[in-house]
Amino acid sequence: MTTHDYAFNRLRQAIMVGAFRPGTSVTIRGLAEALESSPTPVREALRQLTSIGALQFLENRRIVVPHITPARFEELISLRIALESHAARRAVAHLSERQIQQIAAVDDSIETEIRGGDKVAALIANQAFHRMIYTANPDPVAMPLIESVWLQLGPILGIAMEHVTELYVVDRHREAIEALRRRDEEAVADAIAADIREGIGGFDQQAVARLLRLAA
Amino acid sequence: MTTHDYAFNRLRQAIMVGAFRPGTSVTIRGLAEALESSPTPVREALRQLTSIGALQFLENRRIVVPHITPARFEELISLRIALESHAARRAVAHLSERQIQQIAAVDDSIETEIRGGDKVAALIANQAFHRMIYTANPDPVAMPLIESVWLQLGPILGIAMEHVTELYVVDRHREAIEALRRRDEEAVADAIAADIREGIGGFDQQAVARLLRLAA
DNA sequence: TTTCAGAAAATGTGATCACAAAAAGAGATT
DNA sequence: AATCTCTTTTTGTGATCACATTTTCTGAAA
Repeated sequence: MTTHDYAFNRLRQAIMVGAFRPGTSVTIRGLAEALESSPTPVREALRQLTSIGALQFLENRRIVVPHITPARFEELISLRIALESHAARRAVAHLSERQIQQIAAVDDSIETEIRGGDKVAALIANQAFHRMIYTANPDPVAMPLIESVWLQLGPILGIAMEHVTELYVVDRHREAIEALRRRDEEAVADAIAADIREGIGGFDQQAVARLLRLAA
Repeated sequence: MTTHDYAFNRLRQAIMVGAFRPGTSVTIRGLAEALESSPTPVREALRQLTSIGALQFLENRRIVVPHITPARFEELISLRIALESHAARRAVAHLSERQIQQIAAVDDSIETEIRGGDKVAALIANQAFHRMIYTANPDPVAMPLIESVWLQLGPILGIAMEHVTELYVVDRHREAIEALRRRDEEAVADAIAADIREGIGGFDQQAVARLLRLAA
């Protein structure tokens, strides 16, 4: 693995799980030092991250984690619903019984992580649940786009996690798995849409605005 | 504008209008020479283009324009439909009468370009038509994703254009504009979906397979 | 205390170079 | 003619440096 790949994956993962707050600025040399490398591969990684909306190069050449407004948040959630219900529908026909079994196992692991109280681990497991469904499609062209949206939601997700004391399960995963077993494409799509809407999407504009104020 | 930006935009535009064929390999030094710059900014541009699916870094570190299979083509078209009908629906409420007028003007310019026989210009005008609708949304978070799909379709689009002798209009733009004027979100979404499906999406799998054979 | 000008430091940019890996070519062998 | 091996060339990678811009710091003036 190249230095560039390492830097890209490290940063990407950090942003995805909310380790950076909106508005945070990063420097090439700072990250290069932190990752014990040099500006060249780090700058490439940062440039790639801007391409997928995870970071932003401002006019004055500062590099920042994008700000999120309530309106933008709502756009991102509705985009998640459009993209992921589409990807789920497209994956149904390709899923084997064995794969559905594995997906159910990952769903169980989410509850385990929640009981363990590890928010980041629960989040990663939840993403794995969704990813396993969508990537059953042999041509998962939607997956990179979905991950781009996840990355853009990452920073506010980090803020939300800071202010959640009690973790509890609010998902439609069981419903989705049942629909997968029945090969019911519309039911799968509906379950995924509801899962997103009632999960992080369940934060209404006021709640998001409150979170963003707390972060500022 | 930085050297990197110039390289990125040049390459991006070239791929978007089908100037590169699937499987074409590019070299950093080659492009650096062609663009009269050096490897560093070119490599950054190429890395960004891989992030959005326009290029691919292979295992052996070769950089190529991705191959397209009939199945992948079909996935990309259905993704276009899902993304763009969503974006169009979300834009309707934000469009002013004046903007709709401008969109209609761009639609006229498409026909002008087609009569002039300039395929690339017609293609660019067509993209402008779609872009103007989607970016009416003040938070056009879907637009970068849509352009990513356009980029991935670019290479096969270039092949298709090589084998089209006669240009003719097959679009639902008029229908979409009328629906915009009526503020009918569903009708707009349907018109856009039909426009994509009957346009480039109208190539069936056999036609695509034929095109790809011709390109090989 | 606030404001402003100049100096110093920090930062992004891009060209260059050394290195390693991969590809291409040349020549011998079967 | 085909295959293999060794050499040469090409190519991606990453560290470094010089430069220009931006930001931050410092101190004087209002």
